[in-house]
Order: sequence, then structure tokens, then C-alpha cells
Amino acid sequence: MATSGPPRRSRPSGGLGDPEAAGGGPALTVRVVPDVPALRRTFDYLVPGEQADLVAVGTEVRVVLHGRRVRAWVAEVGVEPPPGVAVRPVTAVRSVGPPPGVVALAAWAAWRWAGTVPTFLRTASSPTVVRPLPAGPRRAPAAGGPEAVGGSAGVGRRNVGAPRSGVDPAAVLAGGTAVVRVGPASDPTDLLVAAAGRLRAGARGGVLVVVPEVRQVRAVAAALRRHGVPVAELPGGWAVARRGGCVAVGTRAAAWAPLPELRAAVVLDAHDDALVEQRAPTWSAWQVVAERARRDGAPCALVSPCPTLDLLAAGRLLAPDRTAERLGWPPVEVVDRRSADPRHGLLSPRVADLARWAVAPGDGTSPGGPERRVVCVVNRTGGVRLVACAACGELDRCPQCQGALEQVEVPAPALRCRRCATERPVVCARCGSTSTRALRLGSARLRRDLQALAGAPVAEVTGAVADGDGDPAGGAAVVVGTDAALRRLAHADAVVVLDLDTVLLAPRLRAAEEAMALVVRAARLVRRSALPSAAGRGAGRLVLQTRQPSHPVVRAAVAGDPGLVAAAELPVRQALRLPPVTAVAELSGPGAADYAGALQAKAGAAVEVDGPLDGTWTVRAPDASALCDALASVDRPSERVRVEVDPLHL
DNA sequence: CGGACAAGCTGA
DNA sequence: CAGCTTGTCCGG
Repeated sequence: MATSGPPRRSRPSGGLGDPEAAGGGPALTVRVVPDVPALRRTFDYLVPGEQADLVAVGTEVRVVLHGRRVRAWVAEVGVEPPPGVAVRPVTAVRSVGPPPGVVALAAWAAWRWAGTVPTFLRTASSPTVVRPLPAGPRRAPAAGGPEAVGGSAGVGRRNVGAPRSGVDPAAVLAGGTAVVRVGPASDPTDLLVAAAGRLRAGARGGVLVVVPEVRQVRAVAAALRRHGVPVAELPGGWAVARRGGCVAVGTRAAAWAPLPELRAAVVLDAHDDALVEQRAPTWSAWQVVAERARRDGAPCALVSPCPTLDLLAAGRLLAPDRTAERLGWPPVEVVDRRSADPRHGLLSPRVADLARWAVAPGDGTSPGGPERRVVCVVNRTGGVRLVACAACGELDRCPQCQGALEQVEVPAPALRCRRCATERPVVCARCGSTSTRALRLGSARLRRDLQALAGAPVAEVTGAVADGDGDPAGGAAVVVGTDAALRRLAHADAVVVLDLDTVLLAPRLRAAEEAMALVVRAARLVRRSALPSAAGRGAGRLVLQTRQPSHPVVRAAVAGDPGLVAAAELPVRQALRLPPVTAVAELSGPGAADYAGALQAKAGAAVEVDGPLDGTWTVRAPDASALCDALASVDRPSERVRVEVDPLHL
């Protein structure tokens, strides 16, 4: 981060008096990062002597920059400003900021994802002002005994009996980065408690736990508290985490939790896309956590039922033995759609059977939740998402933009373009027929059809359904929904993935990994209900409807062996020189052409620049380090460029 | 990012 | 030519 000179105390002229005197010694020069996201520079300011012991690396101050007051973070203390600049005083010392280790991590992340330091320091800072300010960089030495903090017996020691994750926590926390593969519904508590066992009484070191979803934060925090472990839930517990000596738990942004140093780190569901920021800089929380742990010499566990190739490249793999892992998976049934009657569409006889079975005990709805529940997942919302003429077979497209037309019923029946919202009456442009054939159905229409089939109410659960306290399906025995249903419902006796092929065949590099993640979520939902008591009447089941029954994802689910997906994917990536075998960034926006050109000219040997394709350039390098060095070596053009390093949807 | 200042456009 | 928009520059 330093832009000039080695850090050393400067004693600018004007500083007078005894440095030890109450009320402060000479003014201190600090180098700050202003909270201006687009700025790639640091600036020097003076801290008056009486406030000098309030600032340390990370402290939030306020400064006047270019005539306006902005927040800034102290990046270096006691610097020598470059000659010939008028260094102004800071306006105020505002708040305790991220610890020095996190400030350094922000500089690393700015390099790694071609972003700026302030964007990361924003994420790393407290949502509210935190006082009192620490008294200087030093504190009283901690009374650090060797005893663990987490009260209960056995914590942090060798676990006796079969650990619930099927993997020995001691092996996981032995050091370095471990990728831990577990069953879809396995309970991570043993591993989390073992990680918490690395806390030491009176010491500042903390343990970091990052999860993809907010609801998991509450669950993890509660489980740890039951074991007597001190917990800071982020973002609310920022100030608590800043003191250290606890487990900090949170979602993506908690990778930046202000723990002064790490003793251990755990990322749950590390494969989940929610851990990757969608806006540039497109940083990945598990990568930030792994780097942080590495810097602090702490063990890091990346836990996932279906580790992606990116994860597998990050550390050693630990998995339960084959039998144990297989037992962590529900029975999986494959419905081969190749031999299905096309008139049934996605609602095969098997789906109809399951729906009727679920409804059978009562009337299909009960206030406290149904006795049985079947969830059908489809990755499309809405009604008829693709429509053709029933008379002549013509597939109508939008007269404006050639986009696909969907058939809507509200407010009035019409054909509507999903891209530009142009509407047309339901009349075939070629033959004038008014009867249509539904080619591709969304969840709303499937709900209606399934309701007719089951003869009982069917609920629809999509991302649009408000997230209330109760059952989002209102106690219905049969539910149709998107991926959101898998995240929000508490349990299911059976989950049917109605059309796995649209996920498997998505034109994206990570399609198979995304499909596997969907299968894992579905498996988790049925396993959850099956866990202790329902085992007798048969565990929940998972039904996959596909025309590719021998696809690695399907075989992996049937065998309860997610390693099959990675084994099938890696050779493809190697052959096509795609991540994680290489590292890729995408450039877009008005300045992308200039930037791509400059990159080609300056770093042509280290990287390969292709494009434009749809206004996007692709930069490829042998590894992330070469890619990021190249991206950093070229000045940004004045026009905006969006740089997406490690694009999710390549 | 967003203020400052310059250059360009418009209408009486 | 005032009054406004649009563009470019740069920050301690």
C-alpha cells in the first residue's frame, strides 16, 4: 500500500515541546486511504499531537480532500510525506477501524480482484462508530494460559466416537487449508466446536466462521453458545469481534470480520455462489478467509458437500470413507425422461404418484405443517415461458427484438416478450390460429397443473414469496417452487427436480457444479426430515428427472459420491485451458477496449487477450498471480472499465 | 466518487 | 452573452 518511502516517525517542523507531556507531543503524519471507491491513491495528513495516540493502522478519521470532507482509514503511521506538498491536518479521529492485518488484507484483495482498497475497507468497517478508541498500538500483555475458552469437556481435544461430519476435526485443523467434504445434511457442530477450542483465555486471537446465508449465522451462533463458546454475530457484533477472543460468525462480508488475528477459520458450504460478490470487485469470501488464515498461520477448513474445482485446488481434500459418505445421502431415484410420454411434460406419472401420496393422509393442508410433503423444483418462475402455435407449430418471436414470447393470463391473455415487455394478442403471426401449445412451463403454471393432478391445494414458493416466520408454503403437502423453495422450507419427505437438464446444460463453465449444488440442497431438505425419528418409515427421497441419466452429476447423486463430478470436470477444463487450470478475467464497459489494448501491448507475453465478444474482452493467464500482476501493471483508462476476475458465469 | 472548472449549446 | 448542460480532471 505504501506509495513512497519506508514507514518511519516524522517530526515535522512546528512540533514543539516534550513528547511525553500530557496533551500530546508533536503532530504525527499518517498516510490514509480516503473512502472514495474509485480512488487508487493514498494521501498524507497530520494528526495533532494530542490525538496521536488515538490513531493506529486501520483507525477511521475524517479528512478534507479536494474541498470535501470524507471518511478515510489510516494505512500507515509516521510516514515522511513527499516533498513539496502541503500536508493538512485530519478533521477528526472518528472510530475504531479494522485491525492492521485486515488493512493489509484489503490491499491484497485489491490486487487479487483488480479493485480498490477503499471498497474492501468499507466492507471491513463497523456499520456504527466504535468508541472508545484504543490507546495506541500496544496493550497490556494478555494473561494467556494454555487452557481453552470453550468450557465443555473434550472441546478442542481429540473427539471420541464417530464425529458427526464423518471427518476427524483434529485432522481438519492440523494446519494449512483443508477442503472438507461432508454429507449434504451433516451437522458441522463438532468441527465448529473443535475450531472454537483453539481460542485461548485472555488472548486476542479469534476464530472466524463464514456461511452463505443469514439464517445459518443464527444457527451456528446458537450451537456454539450451547457449548459455552463466546460468539460475535456479524455485522451487529463488530465491536465485540474487534476485541478478539471469540468466534466471529457471519455471511460473506464477515470474511472481513475485525478479529485482530485468527486462530482458526471455517467456511461452511464453501461451494455456494452467495460467497462471491456479484458487483466488481468480484471477491470470493472463502478465498479471502483462506488467505487471511494463511497470513496468520491458522488452519482453515473449507467445508462443502460438493467442493468445486476451485476449492479443490485450494487445499488438501479430506472426505469421510466411502460408506460413511454414502450414508449421508438420501436414496436417489432417476426418472429417465427419454422414455417418458411427451404429453405428461414435466409432471410424470411418478410426480403425480408422489403428489397423491403426500396429500393422502388429510386434505392436503394443515395449519401446523403437513404430515407429508413433496417439493417439486423447477428453475423457472411464471406461467407458460415458451409457446408455439398449436395449429401450424410456428414458434413466435418478439417483433421488436426477436426475443422469446411467453403467454401471460394477467391482466389479460397475451403474448409478452420477456426482454422488452412488448405485448401481442394470442394469435399466431403465421396462420392466425388462437390456440397455443405450451412448450416450457414456469412454476406458477406447474402449480396449477399439479393441483389438478393431486386434487388438493399446491403451494408455490419462489424468491418473490415474502420471508415470514411461518411455513412459506402455508402448510401445503405439495409445493412447487424454484431453488428458493429448497432454501426456505424446513423439510420435505421427497424432493423432485423436475427438469435437471436445463441446469446441467446451461451454457456456462460451471453448469455441472451449479447442478450439483442444487442436488445437494435438495438432498439436504429430505435428509433433514429423515434424521432421527423418520428413519424407520424410510428416509426421504430425491427424484431427478433427466434425459441424461449417465451424466456425472446424476451418477454422483445416485452413488452419494460428489467426487465423480470433479473427476469428470477436471479433464475438460484442462483440455480447454479453463479455470482453475488457468485464470481468467472479463473486461467490459466503455473503457474496456482501451484497457484491453494497453494490456495486450504491455503484458502480452504474460496474458492472452481475446475479444470483443458482446462488448466483453477475456484475459487469460497461467495462474491468478500472473493475471493480477498483469491487470495491475496497466493504468486504468479514464473511461469506466468493469473488471471481473474469476467470473462466475464464464 | 464528486466538486471545480472549461468548453459547448441555446434562446432572447 | 447569461444560464445551463456535458465533459474532463484530480484530490495531500
